[in-house]
Order: sequence, then structure tokens, then C-alpha cells
Amino acid sequence: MNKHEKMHAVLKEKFGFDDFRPGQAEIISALLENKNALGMLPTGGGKSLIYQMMGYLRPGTVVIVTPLLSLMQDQVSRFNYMGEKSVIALSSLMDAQEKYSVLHHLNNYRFVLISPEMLNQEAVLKAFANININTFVIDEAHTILSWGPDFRPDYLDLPLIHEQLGFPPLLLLTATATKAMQADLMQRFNVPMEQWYVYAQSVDRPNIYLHNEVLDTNADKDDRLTTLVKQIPGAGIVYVSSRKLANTLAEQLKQTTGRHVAAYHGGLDNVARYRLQQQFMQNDLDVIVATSAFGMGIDKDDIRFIIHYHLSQDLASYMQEIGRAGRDNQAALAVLLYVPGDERIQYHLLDASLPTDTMLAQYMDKQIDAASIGVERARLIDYYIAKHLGLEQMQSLFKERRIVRSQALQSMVNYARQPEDLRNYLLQYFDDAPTSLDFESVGPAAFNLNVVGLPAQLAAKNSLPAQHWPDILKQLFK
DNA sequence: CGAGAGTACTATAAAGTACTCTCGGTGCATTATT
Repeated sequence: MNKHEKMHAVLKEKFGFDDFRPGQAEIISALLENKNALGMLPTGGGKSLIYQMMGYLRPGTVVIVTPLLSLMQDQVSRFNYMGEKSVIALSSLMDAQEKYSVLHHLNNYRFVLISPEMLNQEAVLKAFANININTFVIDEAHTILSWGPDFRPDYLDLPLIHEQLGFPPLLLLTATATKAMQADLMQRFNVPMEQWYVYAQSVDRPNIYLHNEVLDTNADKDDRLTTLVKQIPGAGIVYVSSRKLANTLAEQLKQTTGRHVAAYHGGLDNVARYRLQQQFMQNDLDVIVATSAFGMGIDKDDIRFIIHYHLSQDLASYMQEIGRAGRDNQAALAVLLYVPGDERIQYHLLDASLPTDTMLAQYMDKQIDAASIGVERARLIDYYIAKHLGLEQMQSLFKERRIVRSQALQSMVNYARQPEDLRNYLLQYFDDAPTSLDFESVGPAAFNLNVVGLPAQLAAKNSLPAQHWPDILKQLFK
């Protein structure tokens, strides 16, 4: 049996599929040729099947680095559902004894899920260095760039960890990365460029209609939001940048629209978060008003609309967030509501997450303690101290980071001010091939109103040519 | 930076003004206490 016959046999036997989805076979094939791979596939594009397949195509343990404990749990459940028992999530939820036992029998597992923080512990890393690693997978690999420098620094150590594990075959997976981000990711790993295989699908999601609106005041924005949530049927997410506002808006929308609305943010305990996700999945909730905490791992394919009440921190995040809509390939809406000045909250958040020069100097001089500069900031500084960075190096590092993030935010603001041609703007930002394919040009059938589930009073206009869509939406938005 | 809540002031009293204060995202892991 040659390589491709074997791949198809495993696909059929373990997953029950006859054909691969775009990119899957190419990436698996490259990994089997001992290349390292970067796979950029849209959310729901079947990324996890790639590393699942690898577990059955060659010996050794597939190690999957995952950013969230909840994602690990989901994966374990999914593995168990398909009858795979040789899988474990190694996390802080495990007690010390159990952890010890797992680390001493790592070879027994076909799949191990782990966070970068856990993997970066000395004893843990040693245990992994002693086993045969089938593939070293980094899921949501863009987090190396977005979270590494100022939020979860252990992400920055993944290239070093990869080296300490003896350069096992590497697989980076993400749904959203510009060309520059892809290059940045690959260059961080100590691997010759010719050993990389890149499969990057377009970030374009033609079934998601993009619409931006600039409003004068917050009151106008509230009105708009209410109208939209009232009128667009189906499940949706409203993104905001503050927990408090998420609570307030959820309450308001519940009363003004009569729909089932709830708030979701990092301030909720795990039980509440889990419950909300389940209710949303089962359509017991229509709309979630959320901060950026909501999204990763939300595996609901019929989300019809994403409304941004605030800006995302950059366009990559924005793409991630709107990309959660319309995974069933039915038409969906992404609406960005912008009041000039909205960016200030994002500027503040990025500013507040990084230590100032004085803070840095005083903390390193031990003139102030962790509590007075904030424990999060202190941990970040401690990380860089452990890497033997001096004061000035850190100051310039954070300065650079401020600049990079400000520029990324500025692109988000520029986008928010665009009245039209949004798709091409985004695609150009991602260095994607510009396309004429748009909501308007896909043809009416794809966006049949009944399929979209838009309001009944518009259903009569079902037969309108699709070019009239913007007008219809304008009316809807009045 | 600025929105929104809270407070003080004015002085027929009430409601308006001006001021101060507080708060604003994403999560891993771990430790020492009630």
C-alpha cells in the first residue's frame, strides 16, 4: 500500500470519510515526508483531523499544544467519542500523583494535549524529551505572536521547547494569519526554511456579508444594536471591550428585544461559562454579548451574525471573531458599529498591559513590589528577567511592542472607517488574492432570504437580484 | 483617554453645574491561607 492508499484507508476506517477536505491530504503528506508544516485553514476546515490522522499513520505520541483547558477537554471528548482511549490532557486540573504517573508513562499515549505553560516546566519537558514524538502540534499557532510578548510569555518559548525536544516534526495550525505573520511564525523556529511546507487557504469567507457603520453617538449605536438584534433571526454574538458593558448590554437587549440574551466574559466562573456555551450551542440562548473571552473553540456552525459594538484589538482578531459566523456556509452578517473615539478603550488596554519605563526601573530596583505594579505585569517582567534581559532591553522591547500593537490597532480603525469595498480591504491586509467574489456577486440562490432567515417582511423580496442586497440591508438597518 | 457614577455645592428650593473618582481584555499554573 503506498502512502496515499494508506492515508485514504485510515481516513475511511477511523473517520468514516471518503475524501479529504482542502489542505488536509497535502499537509499530512508533507508531514509524512518529514517536513514541518504550517497549515492555515478556516475555522471548521478540519484542522484537528490532520493531527488525529498522524496518530494512526506512524508510531509515536502526537503532542498537541493547546491554549485553553476547555479546548483540551473538548478534544479529549471528541477522541473518546470516536473510540480513541489512548489520549490525555495534561493540565493543572490533574492532581500531582496522577500527573507523575502520566509523565512516567507518556509513551503509552497516542495523543497528549498540553498547555505551553505546563510543557515549559523542567520535569515535564524532560519527560517529553525521552519519548518518540510523532508530531509536535501547535494549535491556534497565531497565539505565539498575539499572546507571547505580553500576555502568556511561555508561548515565546515554544521554539526553544521544540529544540529541546530534539526537533520533532512540527505542525503549526491557525485560521488567521497575514503573510507577514506566517513568515514570522516560521522564522521563530530553528528549522531551515526549505524544510517547511505551507498550506495557506484564503481567509476569505464569501458567505459572510461585511457591513460597517459610523455613528455619531453611543445612543445612536445602542439604537442600532437593538434594531439589529431584534430583526436578524438566528444565533449571534455581540462583541464589546468591557465586562461591565457586556453585562449591561445583555440586560438591555433582553428587555428591548425579548430575545434570549446573556453576557459572557472572563469574570465568570468556569461553571457559568460552560453553561452559557452549552445553552448557546443548543439554541436556548440566541445572542451572547461577549468580550474577547468568547470564541475559541465555539463549535457552532449556524451562527448568523456577529456585531461589533467595539473594535477588536486588530484585524487578525476581527477576522477570528467574524469567522465564527456562517460555518454552515449559509449567508451570515458581520456588522461593525463604530463611533469615532471607540479606539480609545483599546489604546488604553494595550497601554495598561505593558509596564511603563518607570515601573520597570523601580520594580527591577526592588523599590516597589509586584502588587503595586500589578501581578500580571510583574510576572511578565519576571519572565524577561529570567531570560537575562536588562532594564534597557526590556524598555525597548515594550516600547517596540506598543508601537506594533498601536499600528495593528490603527489598521482596525482605518477599516472601521471604510464605507465599502470591505472585503478587498481585508484581503489586501492579509496579502490574500483580491477577489471580486462578494455577497453581491455570489448570486441570489446562495443568499435566499429563507435560507438566511432574515425577517419575514423581507421574504417577499426573495427574488430580487443579489446586487440589491445593500439596499435591503439599509432598509433593515433603519 | 474618557465615560459614567458619585459628591459637593448653591442657598427660597430644586435641579443643574462642576468637580473627583473609578474603571476599562485575553489564561495558564501555583501557593499559602481561612
